[in-house]
Amino acid sequence: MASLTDVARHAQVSIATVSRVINNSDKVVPETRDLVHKAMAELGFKPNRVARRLRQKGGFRHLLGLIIPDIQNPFFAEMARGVEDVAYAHKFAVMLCNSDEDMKKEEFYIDVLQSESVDGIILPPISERDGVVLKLVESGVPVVTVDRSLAHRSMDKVEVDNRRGAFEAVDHLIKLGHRRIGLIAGRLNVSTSRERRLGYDDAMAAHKLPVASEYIRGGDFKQASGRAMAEELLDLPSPPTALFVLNNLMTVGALEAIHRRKLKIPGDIAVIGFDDLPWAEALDPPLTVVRQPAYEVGQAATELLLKRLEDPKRAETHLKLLPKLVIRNSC
Amino acid sequence: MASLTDVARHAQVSIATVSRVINNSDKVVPETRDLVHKAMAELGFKPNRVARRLRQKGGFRHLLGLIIPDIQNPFFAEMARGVEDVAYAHKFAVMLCNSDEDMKKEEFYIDVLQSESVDGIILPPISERDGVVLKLVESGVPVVTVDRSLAHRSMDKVEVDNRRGAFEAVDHLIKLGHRRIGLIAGRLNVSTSRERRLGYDDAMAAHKLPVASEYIRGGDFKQASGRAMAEELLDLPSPPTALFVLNNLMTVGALEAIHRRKLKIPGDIAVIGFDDLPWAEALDPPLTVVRQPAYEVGQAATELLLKRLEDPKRAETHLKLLPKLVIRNSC
DNA sequence: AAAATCAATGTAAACGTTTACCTTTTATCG
DNA sequence: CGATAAAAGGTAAACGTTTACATTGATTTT
Repeated sequence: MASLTDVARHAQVSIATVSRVINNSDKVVPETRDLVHKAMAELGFKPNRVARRLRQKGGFRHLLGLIIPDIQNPFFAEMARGVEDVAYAHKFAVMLCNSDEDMKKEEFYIDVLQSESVDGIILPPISERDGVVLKLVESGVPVVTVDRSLAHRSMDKVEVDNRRGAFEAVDHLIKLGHRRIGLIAGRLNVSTSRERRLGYDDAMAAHKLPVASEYIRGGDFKQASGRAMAEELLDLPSPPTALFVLNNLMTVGALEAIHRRKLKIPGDIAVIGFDDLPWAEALDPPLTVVRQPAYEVGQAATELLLKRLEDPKRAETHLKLLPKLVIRNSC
Repeated sequence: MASLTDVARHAQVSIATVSRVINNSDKVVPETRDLVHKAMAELGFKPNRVARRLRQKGGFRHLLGLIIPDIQNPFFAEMARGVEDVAYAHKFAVMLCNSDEDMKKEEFYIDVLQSESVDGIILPPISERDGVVLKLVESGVPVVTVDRSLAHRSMDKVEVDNRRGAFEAVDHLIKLGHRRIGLIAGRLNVSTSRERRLGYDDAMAAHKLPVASEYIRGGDFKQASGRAMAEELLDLPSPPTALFVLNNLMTVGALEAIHRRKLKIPGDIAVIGFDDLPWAEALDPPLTVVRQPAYEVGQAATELLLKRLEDPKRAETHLKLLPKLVIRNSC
């Protein structure tokens, strides 16, 4: 692969001039510029990003890091697309890593990204007091948290109004006449889970209904746990008439449990899921969900990160995007 | 961030020694090794991957490139996990890029990956005679194609036996008594589409049934086209009694069209989709599909690539994995 | 017309590693 | 005991860029 030096030799100029042409600095006369361009074309020259990143101190490295729990989760996949599209539009590349909610993996990837000297990192912390992420932030690398946030730390972040989203879902169920509403929650050390739980409580309180703890189960965000929790709830002597499931994968699990028992939705049991699914419309019946603007979260986070790179001193921005109750036919 | 030089100074040895410790070369006596380790720990030293990649000619750069059409497609998401898991197990990082089936984007990302000097690249070519990929292969970068393949080019590749998969699906439908079987295909310039189409023909021929071209539609793999094609087929004067849809996203589209018309599955119309979906079981009725071993494809491709890196001269390997007809209740 | 300024380009150092080669020390052998 | 080999560590060049600084020649100023 042709290097700067080759191009310089071929065009009979110095490497500095070639470099200036590449970075289209103004200080080069049109004729030389054309000469260099011709030489680059003839040799098929592509600037080496590695060497460039190594040398360049100021300026952009044109590389972003994105660490998510699992790319197979449609919510994160959609978010990742938001990130990638904005990055691509600015000619940034993205290194995407899956942490599997595993701190060891998260740490490995944070190390990698740092030593790849990415311009900045976007991630949802594994927990509210995720030490690895905290250390990362302290080290000065620009970080934007998405979806979840870090406790006691002011920084750029993009969240969704989880409490409000959950409130609307449960409020909707109550207005439809449901009183026994099962809640399948996620891990409680992540901020989103707790906020959604609060939204549930809010709605119950608003309608002066008691919160019965036997209707509340804690899962781990995975499909299998959604199914298991749903089964526990349906086995109750006086089972809930509606289920509110706090993420997409667990919703799929709950649906499996319901179909297994040949229960009719919404006749026998109503269901609302948190997170929209690309196939929610294709389900029978189409599923009512709290839709999070995942794509927009990714977009906004990337824009925030890019702005921070341009101006490291700018004030920290907290964005809270609104989820939307998408009413279909499962309630 | 502490550098090799800092560590060397701190441990009172030369940078060469530190480098040797890092790469645990044998030529360093235990005491010095410990000294260096201590210094590294004290300074929190992390080797800089960028500098390392720049310098190192032989040996591994520990970075792989993966270009897929769309991470939101569950098939590719699953494949990506296969790639990532194997890469992670070997301490390789993966740069993931979405091409959106757009040659311009594909080219941009290939440039990026090359100039990041990745060890190798895994990708499904956008078409059988994808010039950009062809040029990449010619340039000597190790490439493994997955899912789709390149015409007239012998190279490491991992495919799925599409023809066989399609055959089994259609054969199943025919044995169930269906005669008018609608086919919703993808772009015909990709190998998988054409092979699946051949499988359809095979099955019809095996049962001595004529292939009626009005039952065959070509889409573009996207959800919207699946829906549109399904609508066209259902509008036919003598509509098909079964639909075979050649990828997951189009299947979701077709399902939407069917529900829109309030048709019953499988009573009014039977459906088989190519590609399994994480939620296929949660559909009502659960969807019968041809399951592609996507995760295994990703795994195998990565292993192949890693082997190629270890031995650039080894014979090219063509892997053809078997899909599986997963019979649920939609036929 | 000499001096000062400016625009265009060149020179060389730096970024953080790896590695070929050289030096020093220590062990081995006849 | 001197010669030799092996082991451990050091020196410096290289990887492909960017960039501070130096150089050159032309133009303007006095």
